[in-house]
Amino acid sequence: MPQTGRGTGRRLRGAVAHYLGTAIVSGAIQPGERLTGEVDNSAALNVSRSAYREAVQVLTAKGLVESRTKAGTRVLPRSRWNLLDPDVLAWAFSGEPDIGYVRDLFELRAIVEPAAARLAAERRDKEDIRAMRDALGRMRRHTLATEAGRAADRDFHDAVLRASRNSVLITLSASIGAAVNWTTQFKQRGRALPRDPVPDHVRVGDAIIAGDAAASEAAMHALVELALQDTRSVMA
Amino acid sequence: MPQTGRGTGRRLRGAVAHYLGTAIVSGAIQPGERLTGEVDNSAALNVSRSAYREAVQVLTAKGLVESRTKAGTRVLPRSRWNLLDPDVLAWAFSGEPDIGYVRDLFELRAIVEPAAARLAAERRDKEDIRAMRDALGRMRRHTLATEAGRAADRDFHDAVLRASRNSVLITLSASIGAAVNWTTQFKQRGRALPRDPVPDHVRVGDAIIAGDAAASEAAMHALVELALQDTRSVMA
DNA sequence: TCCATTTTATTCTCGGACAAATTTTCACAC
DNA sequence: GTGTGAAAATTTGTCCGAGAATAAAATGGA
Repeated sequence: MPQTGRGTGRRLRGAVAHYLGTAIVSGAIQPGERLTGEVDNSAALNVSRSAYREAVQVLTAKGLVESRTKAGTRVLPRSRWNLLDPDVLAWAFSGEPDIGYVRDLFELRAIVEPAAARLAAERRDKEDIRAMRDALGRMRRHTLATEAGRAADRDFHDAVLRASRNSVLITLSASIGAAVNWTTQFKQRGRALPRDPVPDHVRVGDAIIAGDAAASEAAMHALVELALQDTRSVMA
Repeated sequence: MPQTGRGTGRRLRGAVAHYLGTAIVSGAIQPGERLTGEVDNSAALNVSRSAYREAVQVLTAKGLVESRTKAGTRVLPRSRWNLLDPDVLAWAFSGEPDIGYVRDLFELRAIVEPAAARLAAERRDKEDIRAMRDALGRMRRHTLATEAGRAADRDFHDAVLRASRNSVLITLSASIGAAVNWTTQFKQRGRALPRDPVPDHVRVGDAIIAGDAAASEAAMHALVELALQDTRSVMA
């Protein structure tokens, strides 16, 4: 197999899953198409059949393919894909990302994060407040131009979601967080950010800390909306 | 292995994954605990090591466990679990479901579905309207006491989400739909429904068909809120 | 043309062997 | 004692080869 991102620690089967996963989500293998048989394909990738099969199991678990004896393994329609799975997200964004996908993710973010901010304002405790203050402080110091700043950005959003006290929302955070992380990197790749986003974050944090549910929701909504506009202008 | 739901068509490795998955999400194996070694465990379940390993790959793909050489495979903390994965959801609800999990799912539903209804009102086309009318008609005829009626219920919610034209929301629908399906079944198991939910659905459908975004959102919010109250009263 | 039967292609499961990695243990020097 | 480094042991990772199960496709007969 082409040494497709066979990073250290990443096991062989992980590399195969990455290879096949990107091929599928990028559209190189279209829904409905059949993958080459196990024997031939594993030989072509220079891996054992066992490792190849384990990789396919991963894809199956994420809803990308379905295997049936004699019929082979086929790529499932997009509607069956687990679009919120962190790995699927990573595979989709490892190449040129689909603009519709990005739009849909931002739309979900615009729905979920303001609601999460509202819940956070109602349920946050001292520890949550401390985490948010810390993350905001680091964002101010490093700005989003640095990796440390982007990490602080992610930490802030994570802290908000954790304060919402909803395990399912926290799970979503892993997915959305990955997307947000990618889009901010993407924005950096283009030109400089048209506006400093830190004050917007501070407004959200202040509202949650104050326990003002309505203000928290509104501030977070504004933040997501601005981020969407930035991304849209860069991608257009 | 104990013939744990080894249904026809369900492959051996699927049965093992189901067995291990339910053991984990039910709490029989706690986060941080180590699974028995591959050789011993596969022998205990009377399956080959290959089949057992493929099952573990599935769990890994869903974020339930992590394997490292010599360290064994450990159950990850709940925060790493893919709580929105349809299989994880099914495993969680195959036994006695966690009440907190149900609450969190309803909370997410209360956030996402009204927003989806709003989008649907803005974007629905003739085909969407037809599908919603059809589902509502079937709900009226069969009521939620029958399987056909519950299928119509699911179809209605699916139609709304499809009309929202957001692929990520549609993916969520698969997960939330499964949960909704389970909770309605659960409600039936208890006592009779305290109120006929069909008129609430009709109100949502009418608003979306009319293209009234605000009314659609409000009607759907009311519907989810009532469903939550019903479930809460039954579980308490 | 339609239905039953046979063939055949493909995944599924098995068993065993060795490789790789990393934790644990142990010996030894300090 | 304490730390250090080497050795051992344990567990997952990968490979190989064979046969079984399954379902699609071809075949032949009514």
